[in-house]
Amino acid sequence: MARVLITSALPYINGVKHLGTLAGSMLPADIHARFQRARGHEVLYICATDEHGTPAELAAAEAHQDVFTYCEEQHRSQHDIGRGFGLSWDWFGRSSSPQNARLTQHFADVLEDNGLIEERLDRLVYSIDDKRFLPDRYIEGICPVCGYEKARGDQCDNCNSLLDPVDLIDPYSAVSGSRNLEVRETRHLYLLQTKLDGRIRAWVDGKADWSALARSIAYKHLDEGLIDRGITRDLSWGVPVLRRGQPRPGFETKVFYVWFDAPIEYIAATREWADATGGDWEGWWRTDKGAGDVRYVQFMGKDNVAFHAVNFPATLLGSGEPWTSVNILKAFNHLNWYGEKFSTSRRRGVFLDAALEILPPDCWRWYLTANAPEHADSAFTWDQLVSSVNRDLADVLGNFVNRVLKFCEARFDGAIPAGGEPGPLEAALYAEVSTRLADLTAQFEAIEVRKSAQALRALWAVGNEYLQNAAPWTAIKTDPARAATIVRTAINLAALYAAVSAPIIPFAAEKIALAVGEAYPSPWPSPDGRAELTRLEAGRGVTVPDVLFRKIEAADVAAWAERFGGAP
RNA sequence: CGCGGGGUGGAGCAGCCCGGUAGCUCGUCAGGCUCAUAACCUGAAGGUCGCAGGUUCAAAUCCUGCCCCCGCACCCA
Repeated sequence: MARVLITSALPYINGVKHLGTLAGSMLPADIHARFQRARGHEVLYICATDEHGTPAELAAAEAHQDVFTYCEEQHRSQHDIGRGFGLSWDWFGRSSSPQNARLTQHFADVLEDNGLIEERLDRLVYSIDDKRFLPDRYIEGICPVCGYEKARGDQCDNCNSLLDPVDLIDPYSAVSGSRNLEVRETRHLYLLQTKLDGRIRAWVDGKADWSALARSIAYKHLDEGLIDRGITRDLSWGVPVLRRGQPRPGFETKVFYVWFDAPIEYIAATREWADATGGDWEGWWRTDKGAGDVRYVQFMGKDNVAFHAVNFPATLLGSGEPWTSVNILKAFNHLNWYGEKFSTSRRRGVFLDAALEILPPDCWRWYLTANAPEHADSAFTWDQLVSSVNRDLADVLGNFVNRVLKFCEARFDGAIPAGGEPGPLEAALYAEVSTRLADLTAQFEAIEVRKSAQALRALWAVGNEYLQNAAPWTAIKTDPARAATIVRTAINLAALYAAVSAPIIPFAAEKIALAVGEAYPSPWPSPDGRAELTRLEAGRGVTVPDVLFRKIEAADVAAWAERFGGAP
């Protein structure tokens, strides 16, 4: 038994996430966790909300809440939605936890002890009316290059020039519109990543099994040269800046910047889990305390790769302490909405709360797995969703289970029939299932998301082919023993489907398992098709579950396209 | 010449690293079956693999140049 630590990128606290967040990190992480558990491995699957930073403060203000209450409510909401999709986190933590504050302060301390942190003087824009320093993107004004009127302090959306906020003409606060701005001097801590360049590169060199996407993004940043980064901000909402447990002079009104504390929350969330359950967090994270055999897999969108491949490793390596670092970094491309980006502000696309309102979670899980934005950006379309649900789930899998169990109920009183001996058709089926099972297992093992779905579907199709060739409805009239063999075999197949489908469509898998009297979650099947298809004892009662997957109808799509946009 | 990803039958993808009859799902057409959620099974049509050169007995696959689409560029998370 191996030990597998799994994390998926932390969703920001600011509002309900869209399908892309699920498709590109949370769902594949959950599928991998479920698969590895079924394989009998010890799995710890961790996620959390990323709660600090200016956007959280502003969103709270907009909601007329204090930021603490706002985050608490949003965290609860994201937790419930995640559970609604069946995400099987062992812990869903919060980056605002005391555990994270402690660890973040610890890392800052040891990094400074190692000569990797220094104070520098910055000149930043302060909004007198907003009573806050403004991040570059919250300052707008006329672009000094092209004259565009709504250029942001970091970049002009019109001419794409990279800007410095102090160069904007007639700048104003994007928060309040106030033009009452001034440049103030303020001290901040910088993490000297330039000193860690060689160590990080050597570390990335050792990650030959990362995806091309992840490696190329990591090397891009290394090749361009790392820069020292500010790790503190003039905000109140965040981890207080301490030095050896005491307030740091001059930093009483500052906090650590979110990009510094957010990845540390992976560790801190494990500690939250340990504090709540009595688990051993160091056994997962400290190689000197039992974590030497842990295989750590991270899931994220491509926009997050730099932080996981370069910045977070800089924190861990720079500490000089024996922390677990990532073994497999699985990065995803973006899921678009009919070729455009999902947009929270424009409400373009389906968001996760609404998704659960209109379709069961398994339908989304299957669609997003079969069409995962794995090796390229991919676009959501209603068409593909309908095809995935109606053809794959309803017609191929759902209908197979239904026709087998109904036949058993009608002809064999709902009990797995005894009698008959397997013949050539069964022998061929055993071989076919063995092959397909080996392929499926390999794809799951390799975290090939689309190919896992493809292999699973191929295994489902085998059931219908077998039934068509074996034709129990004919055999029942002339040779009941033969019909008994076929039905027995087919029910074994259904049980097998419950086991192998569970990582992707856990809710349906549970219904199937229950219907054929199997435990759920079932252990992953052996590679031996014959053994797997002769496993269930005759006489066991089976039931016919309700329709596993209701089909999506044209009227549904029309209504959804009306509500969410996109071509029906 | 910023970096990266992609361009394969009507749609979505695999194959490319390790050259050798172009594969899968959907859609279309024809046939079969009738146990089942008008589901299932079988077969067929449909592609000069973005463009132009090159290497080779042989290129979707290797090399060179060009065109098009999409992300990212330390802002935000």
